[in-house]
Amino acid sequence: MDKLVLIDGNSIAFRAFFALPLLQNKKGTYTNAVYGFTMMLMKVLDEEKPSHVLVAFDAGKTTFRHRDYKEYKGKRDKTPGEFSEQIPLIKELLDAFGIRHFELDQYEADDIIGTLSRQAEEKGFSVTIVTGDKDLLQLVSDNVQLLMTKKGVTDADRYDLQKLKEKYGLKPEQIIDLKGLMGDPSDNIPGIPGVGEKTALKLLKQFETVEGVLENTDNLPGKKLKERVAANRRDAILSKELATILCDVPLDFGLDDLKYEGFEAERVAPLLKKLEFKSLLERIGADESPHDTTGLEAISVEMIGPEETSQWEDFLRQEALALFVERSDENYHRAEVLAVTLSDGKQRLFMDWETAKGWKAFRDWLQDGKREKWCYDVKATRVVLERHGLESKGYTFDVLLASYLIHPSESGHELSDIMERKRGGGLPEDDAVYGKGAKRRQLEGKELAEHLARKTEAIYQLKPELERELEENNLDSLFRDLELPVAHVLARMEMQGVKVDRDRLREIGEELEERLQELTEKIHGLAGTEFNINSPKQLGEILFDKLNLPVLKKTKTGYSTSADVLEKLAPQHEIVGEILHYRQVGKLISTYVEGLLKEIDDSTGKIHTRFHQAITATGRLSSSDPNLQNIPVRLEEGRRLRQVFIPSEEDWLILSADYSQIELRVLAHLSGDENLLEAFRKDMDIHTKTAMDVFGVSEDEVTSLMRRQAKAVNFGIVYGISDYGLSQNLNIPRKEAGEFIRRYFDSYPGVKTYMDEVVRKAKKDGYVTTMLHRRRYLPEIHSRNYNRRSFAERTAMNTPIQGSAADIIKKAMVQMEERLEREEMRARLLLQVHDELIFETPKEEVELLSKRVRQVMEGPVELSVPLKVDVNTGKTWYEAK
DNA sequence: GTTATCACG
DNA sequence: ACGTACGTGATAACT
Repeated sequence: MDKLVLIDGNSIAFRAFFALPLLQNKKGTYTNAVYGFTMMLMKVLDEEKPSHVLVAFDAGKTTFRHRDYKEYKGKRDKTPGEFSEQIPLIKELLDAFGIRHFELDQYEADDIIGTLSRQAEEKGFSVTIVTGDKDLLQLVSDNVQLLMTKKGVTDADRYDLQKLKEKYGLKPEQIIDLKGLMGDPSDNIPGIPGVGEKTALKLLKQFETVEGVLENTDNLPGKKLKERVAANRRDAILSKELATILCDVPLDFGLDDLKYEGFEAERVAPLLKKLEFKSLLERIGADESPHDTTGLEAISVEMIGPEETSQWEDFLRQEALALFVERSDENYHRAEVLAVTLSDGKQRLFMDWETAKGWKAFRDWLQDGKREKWCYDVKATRVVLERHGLESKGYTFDVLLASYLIHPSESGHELSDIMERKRGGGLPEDDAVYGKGAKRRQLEGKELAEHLARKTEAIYQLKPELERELEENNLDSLFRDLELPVAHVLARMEMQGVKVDRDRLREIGEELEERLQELTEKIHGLAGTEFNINSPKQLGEILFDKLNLPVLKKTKTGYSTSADVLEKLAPQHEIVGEILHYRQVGKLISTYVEGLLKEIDDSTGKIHTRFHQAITATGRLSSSDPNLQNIPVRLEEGRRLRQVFIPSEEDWLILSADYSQIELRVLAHLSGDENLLEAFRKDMDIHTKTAMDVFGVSEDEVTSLMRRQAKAVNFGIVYGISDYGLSQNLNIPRKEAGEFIRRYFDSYPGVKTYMDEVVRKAKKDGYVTTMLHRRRYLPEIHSRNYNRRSFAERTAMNTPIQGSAADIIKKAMVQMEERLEREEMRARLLLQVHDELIFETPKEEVELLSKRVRQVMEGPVELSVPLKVDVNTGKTWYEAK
């Protein structure tokens, strides 16, 4: 017979939370509720042997019961954060167990359980409900039993019709009447004052129902009781209604969806390991991690040379292979290829580079788009192969990108990190194998082959697991249709590189050196002594000890000499302004002149940055070696550095296309705020418009100060506003900043509603999402620490905005490359700087390119406001402004 | 290796 | 009362 187990998730978790001491794992995550819940879950699975299982959770704050009775659950203490933050973990664990969990807006877990237990009964199931809540006893019947937790966590009483009769002398439906009479202080349900369990049971024995009691008010024993019942008739009825569990909730799934066929230890184990539940790991027979290292530790690998390749051509005819290309340098633009390894999950093939490159069948395989390649870091793999003469395509999976989408906030996405997370280990870190720093050595022969075989095997084994997680988290389209294509676009951009005018760069460097020299002398003169201006410590001593300037801010280690402090001190002493200027010039020389010169490729005169696609928590790219996303622009002195970025061919131009206010437009779309929508539909100057609204003036009354302040408010909104942050930015009192914010939200009420909603959803789900489903988890949204919690709340507000903008420009990049190719244009995409794309193009194509870029960038998603793109061209990046 | 500072969106 | 604006990377100084 089919057996359905329905678990009251919140109730069991809550019971566990209070029954167990507040456990924490090494990372500081609270785990006691998860632990207790899992114990209970495993016991129930073990003993009930269900064919179907569902865990129901309470949804958000309000339910339909609040409509009828505002005070419902009104007197409850706030749920402790230590508890709430464990709920997402429990859900994650249920996913690993392959058990469905569900919650429904406006309803409680009870109602979901009630509905399903009735449905199951009709279909001839036997049903067991697991809860700590007496209310659910009303659902007991011939085929429905209830396990009610007792003192401990896993201790439970089993209630069937007979037990209910024995214990209370009641029929199930009378549980509702019981509560109608006695009420429930924990839910703030009134009942009849002075009537407790004893009296209520006595009355029900005699009169059956609340209605029965009310009809017979005159016959009740005791004068006090009569009076009380008479005075609280309405409360009794209301209380009964509130206690009634709904059994006809609309559900968009059926019993068939709740099938449970047992769990797989290897899916559950990594999570238990992360939670540090050693006894539970043992219990599922996986205390030695599951697929575990044994598969990778004692690995076999075929090392082949040019003579053996012919025997392995069949190996290459398989549908999919894991491919790993080891290189000599993290920076693949200047790395040599050391070796290539392949795996089909059964055998590993190792070749040195000469063998791989000389093997025709392998080269054909690389170029065959129909032969699937699973890899780690498709961009690095493709670029390093291509730089050494081998084209490759057919990459259908990238373990790095998948891991990033699933865990966007994790800092480590090395293969060993991913194995650690997914399998609890199994692959040693590169640093441990090769050594690091001075100790680094190159492995050879079998040692190298086995290490690379392990990596390749790890890719092969991780692929299906990560693929499943992508699907489960609704990330598969983002992965396949966006991130994977973006990786190829970036590969081409990086290989193309940007031409640099080395002479002009040196020239600018010399000018700056001269200026720095003058500034140094002037500062030393004003200080009356020579010192290292670059040392915050020495500088602090001069400013605050010698010159006795006031100390406005301190760092952990001493005086703060940051720019915002110095700006405030500038009026007090001539030296301060000079120091600020010195810092500026010094930065330009060391980071930009010297830094960029070091990165120019000697033979081509180009710079090949690397774009990182798996770093930021929001979905943006980052750039390094060198970072070309932070070339100076705000101050003219630095901006001139953009003169050194030039087209790589004679008579070509640089074209820059940037989104106008993309983040605020995204906000307008996401929030649906009428005022903001209208502003963009009319294409108004958004900061002026904000100034008009916040300061209550007409357009021609907006002063430049007002516009500047309004601009800061807009930034603040995007970042997740706080009065403190805005006050720092504008250098005004916090109260004043708070007043700006209040007036902003008065003018844009839709934005306020949206921000509140995002934070509420983040608290409920544990994560926020962008327009293309990118996720970011925010565990600290439940922190009791004000700072951590506030940070998480601001992040919840900022990430959908910043992240959706990142989604949009990535989509535009992919479409733009397709367009350039399809129309056989010669123009090339070179750089992306978050809201701007930079191309080089033949002069003759400028008109066409401008048109296409606009078309494509304005079109990747349909927003409720237009996307606007500004295009500029020039002989250098500087001129394309 | 960490801290302070500052360049960008 | 609390006390940070969101997201990055590079450099120099110092531990």
